[in-house]
Amino acid sequence: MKLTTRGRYAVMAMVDLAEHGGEEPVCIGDIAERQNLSVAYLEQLFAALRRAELLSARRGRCGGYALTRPADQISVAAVMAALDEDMDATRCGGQAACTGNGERCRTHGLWMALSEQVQGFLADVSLDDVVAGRLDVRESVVTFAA
Amino acid sequence: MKLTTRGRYAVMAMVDLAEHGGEEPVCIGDIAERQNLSVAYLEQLFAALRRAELLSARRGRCGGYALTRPADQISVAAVMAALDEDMDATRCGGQAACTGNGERCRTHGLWMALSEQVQGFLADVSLDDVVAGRLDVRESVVTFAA
DNA sequence: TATAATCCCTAGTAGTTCAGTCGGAATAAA
DNA sequence: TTTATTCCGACTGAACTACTAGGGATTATA
Repeated sequence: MKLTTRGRYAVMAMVDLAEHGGEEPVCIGDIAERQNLSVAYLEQLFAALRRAELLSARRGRCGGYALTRPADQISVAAVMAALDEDMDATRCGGQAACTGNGERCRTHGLWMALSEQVQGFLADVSLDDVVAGRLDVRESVVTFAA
Repeated sequence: MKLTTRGRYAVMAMVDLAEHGGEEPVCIGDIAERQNLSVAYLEQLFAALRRAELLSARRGRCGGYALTRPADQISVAAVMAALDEDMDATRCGGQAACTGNGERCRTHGLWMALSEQVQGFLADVSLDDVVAGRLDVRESVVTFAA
């Protein structure tokens, strides 16, 4: 179970933008330099973020990117989703029969629950939270059905 | 962010063993057939589980595998860990400076928190829980530092 | 003792994905 | 017109995944 650089870099860049961006758009080169990332690679990620309407771009000289919403209204989950970096833990994608004989496998519920856990966590964290470092304390409660 | 079949299959097989195993060891062929998996592939996964001392094996005819502990004392997290399927979300592995200039990147805390979230969740679920299907209700609470 | 059923180990491999690079076109400010 | 930028598609080496193949080693049973 692992995170790819796509998701990681995208969040890094979006957080950078939340921190350094303002009225004027910020060009990709600045972000790449600050975050120590490849410009060309970041471009690809930004294309996806723009398609998801998390970023707006201005072309030409003095162009750049800006967040389409305030940083406290963009969740990390939204960024990840824009890159197809969602957590699909199940083999069947959530619906179909895993075993091939029409039944759900025993572990189906487990993976679904895990996906939701991750999704829920990331949905609760905004870019602004990351900028402000509001993630030191965290508690998770798992309850079981009776 | 995705789960590989290694982890998924291993948990499936361990759950199968928790369900169908008893005093006598269960041979890999039976498990593979029930779970619709390749015998040779499962063998590899079981080797790792045995190294992690989650499984004991009896060789020779009438041999097979058995859990080393009761199913309610083996967590899903332990199974995943045995396959090196742990969630490492950070680039640096948790310690070093991410940015290359001696500082921690802004997102460091986020990924660490995510890892812990996943780890904590899986550590709280035992094989027995999965067998019994005790995963229908689940709640996650995220709290932020002040 | 022979045999069959099992675990055990190593090596290989086709296909996919990752993490980029490269080259150039479109756009807009100076 | 020059220059700084976004935009776009194609390509690529390296790694990884999900297996398969082939052969031991071990042990109950006939």
